[in-house]
Amino acid sequence: MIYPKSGANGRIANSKEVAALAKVSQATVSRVFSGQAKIKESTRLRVLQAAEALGYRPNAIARSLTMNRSNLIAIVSIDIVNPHYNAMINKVANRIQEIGKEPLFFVSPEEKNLDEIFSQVLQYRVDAVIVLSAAVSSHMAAECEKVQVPVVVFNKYTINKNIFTVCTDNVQSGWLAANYLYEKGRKNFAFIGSSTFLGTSRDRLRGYKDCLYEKGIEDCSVLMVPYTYEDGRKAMREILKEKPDINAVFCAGDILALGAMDEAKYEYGLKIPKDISVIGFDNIDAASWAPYMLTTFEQQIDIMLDKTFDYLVKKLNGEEVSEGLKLFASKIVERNSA
Amino acid sequence: MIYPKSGANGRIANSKEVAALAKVSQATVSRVFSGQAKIKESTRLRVLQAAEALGYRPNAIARSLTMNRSNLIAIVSIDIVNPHYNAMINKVANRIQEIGKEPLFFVSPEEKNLDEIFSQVLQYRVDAVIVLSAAVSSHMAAECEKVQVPVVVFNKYTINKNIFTVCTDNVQSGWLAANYLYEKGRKNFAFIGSSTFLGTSRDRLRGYKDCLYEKGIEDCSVLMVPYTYEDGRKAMREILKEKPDINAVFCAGDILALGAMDEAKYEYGLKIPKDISVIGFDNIDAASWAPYMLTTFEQQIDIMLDKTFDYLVKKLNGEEVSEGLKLFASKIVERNSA
DNA sequence: TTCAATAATGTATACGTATTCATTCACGAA
DNA sequence: TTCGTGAATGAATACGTATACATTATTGAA
Repeated sequence: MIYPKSGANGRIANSKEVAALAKVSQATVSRVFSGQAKIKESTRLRVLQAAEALGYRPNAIARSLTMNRSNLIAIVSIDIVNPHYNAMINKVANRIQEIGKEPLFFVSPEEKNLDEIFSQVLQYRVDAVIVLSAAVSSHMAAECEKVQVPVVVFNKYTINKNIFTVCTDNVQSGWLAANYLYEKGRKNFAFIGSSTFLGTSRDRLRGYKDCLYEKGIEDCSVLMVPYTYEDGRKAMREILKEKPDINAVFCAGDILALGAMDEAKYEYGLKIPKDISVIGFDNIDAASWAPYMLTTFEQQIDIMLDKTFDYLVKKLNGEEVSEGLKLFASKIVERNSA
Repeated sequence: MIYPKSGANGRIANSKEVAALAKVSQATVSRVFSGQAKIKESTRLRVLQAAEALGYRPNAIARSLTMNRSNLIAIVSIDIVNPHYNAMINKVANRIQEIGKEPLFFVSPEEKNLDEIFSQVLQYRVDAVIVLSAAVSSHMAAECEKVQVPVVVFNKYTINKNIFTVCTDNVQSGWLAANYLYEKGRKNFAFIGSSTFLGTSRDRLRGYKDCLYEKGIEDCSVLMVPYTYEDGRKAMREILKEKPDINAVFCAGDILALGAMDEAKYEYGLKIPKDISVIGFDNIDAASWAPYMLTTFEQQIDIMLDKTFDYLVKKLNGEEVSEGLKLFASKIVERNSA
């Protein structure tokens, strides 16, 4: 006898149809596929054979409904073109799969309507939410708390004590950058930040200025520009136009730093690091390319991810875990631009 | 009377609870939120108010089950660190959201076990699958066909006539690259391809060689290396070691091209484009940076995405649409490296 | 006012699975 | 043989929604 390869009219066969073919109950089919219960080997084989014949695949949606657990983890991010940032998303997605979940991706054009996005996220009854480089409103935090959905914020300070937040210590990084430049004998400082990652940039600036203040330096040119190579160049142009004697620039992102370097080199004929030092942030691939050899900071992304997923796994298992802000030091990567 | 803010023990309230509070039937609540049926304004408000009070959000999982439509679209990709590629994923995710669906992300470490991934994908009863830069086995194509899940392959030739495939015309691009270099008076050709995107590279190589053959040039150094800057450098090093008179190199990716350029400049002291021409592919941001000004090819990604989503939307609406391979010309972006 | 027609809402069921509880089966000891 | 015991399976139900169908409320025309 020939059986149809799947359920009626192009539908995927369901466990009931498999059960019928294997002459068992639907419950038995379910047990075979969830792999928990004891099943006699002979029936197990019969069921698998029937399933194979019908092209059966368990319906994850239906399973989610009964189990009250979707196995989905939301990645919420703002729409940004930034190689370093994209690489991070990829890593997070990978980790999610490694713990047996599926990443459901939510992109928000801007940080403003993150609440709207969150509302969507919660409709999918995701098991957890990972927010990248964006702030979570306290309202949403409370909402998630209420419905027991763990939230993790990655790379953005959050005031909320109840949210697990993993972040590079930006203030410290800024301090270290200034200190490094100061030790190299620089005296005339500037800072180029990114309006795209404003909060992060501000923190780095704070540390930068703190350090300069400690050294007795009050003066520091500051520019916040969109996160692009061209804007890095423009920023450097403006800085050098205003104060041609600037000889130490910390950029809150490598792309800005590379633009800044090129402007100094190609338009102002400055030698790096002889005439001017530039330090970046993120250690993107291009930072190590021959024309740049940019000294920069590297975030300990992998360690941060370890902590994040340790937390998530424990939380999802109902274990007691501590929330709050976890800061990680960044590491300077010395090359030849400073 | 004070009502609890949500369902029992941290569960999100369901439509039944909202119905009870609003003194209507569950069906009415459903109708209010699906927004299709006519509802008296006064009851609509009462329901919304009750929902608000309970923190109700429709359960997308349950809805998927009854509607037999998950509103999920799978993005299947292989795990690759490549800025151009990551940007593409982002764009695809955005488009998916724009047509009111959610991107569910599946990453495969290698192309080999794509079938396994597909099995997962189908469990989630996704409405469609978008495969990026990876081949779909004919077995899986048949499987999807059978269960009515549209599959779109992006940026990879597929033999299967029944799959909607959108791809840049790589053979033509290779031909154009060779022709461009030939017109510039170059005579000694080389090609650096990527083993990471082997199929794509091979096609570009084919067009490249076809053109050279037409010009009566038989000789062409060919190297296939992993897709990194360092490997681009190494490849150039080997090529110049073997044949120091090579003066035209087409790289099947910008990252390789930038590495190749730097090796020629910094290690061999060659002037670009005076001594040697380099052409890349993808037109990544870095191609336009001052030290490079790389002449390269740009894929018409946005147009390709337009076509892809035109197809998907129509297909999901049950309209008749033609499958098969759709080729798109790439556009040369002239700068100063050739 | 009365009836028809339509709008608004309620009732009942299906979607595909997991799971509790009940039942049957197999097998060895007495 | 009979009984007990644990293993294997079946029957029934819940999960939260959408919707076909049934019912009630409302409106307008005569």
